Amino acid sequence: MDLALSDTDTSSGFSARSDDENSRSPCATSPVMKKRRGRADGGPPVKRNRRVKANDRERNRMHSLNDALEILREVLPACPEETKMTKIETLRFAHNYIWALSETLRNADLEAERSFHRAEAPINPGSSSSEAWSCSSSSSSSSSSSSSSSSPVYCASSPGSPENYFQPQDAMFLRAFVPPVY
DNA sequence: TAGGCCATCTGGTCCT
DNA sequence: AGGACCAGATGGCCTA
Repeated sequence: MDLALSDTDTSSGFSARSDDENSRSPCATSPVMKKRRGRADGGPPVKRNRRVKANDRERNRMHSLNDALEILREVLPACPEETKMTKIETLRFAHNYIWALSETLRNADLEAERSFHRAEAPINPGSSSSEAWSCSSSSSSSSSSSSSSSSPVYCASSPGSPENYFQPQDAMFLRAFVPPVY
């Protein structure tokens, strides 16, 4: 009835997912039970029992967080033989990847619109309006506004100029974005 | 050996 | 009351 929450077993609680986590964490030959702090006796049994259950939940919570991170890693473009990204790297990379993709979309839209206007007004090619449009659009698309407007403030420094990131499928290149973001 | 990364434990706080 | 979330502490493993 007590789920065998004896002191040892408890926090060792072992928990669902020993398999996955074992392979993942270098220091987990036996899943949990790595360290224990606090009172040696664990305090009053009732309290101790609650603590043990809370530990178990916390462990599972962190495991699910790690699972989500792992799924994120799989979605991100990275070479399989490459060393596994750390947690912080994964998050930063994901952030920059999303940013790069949205920029790519944005530029594609701009380009489509531009070609649409070009096709629409071939009759008076020298019209100032069309030139003004193309000029403004191209300038706004390529440089300052694009990078600064859509990218989050803390990202502004990282991804570099938009002209550079145009190969979102290039894992190595995108990975170069990783370090500087905050 | 120092530093980075990680898993776990723990107590506090907030929410249901 | 109990669960979820969080941040600090601790210690193990790995690499430069």
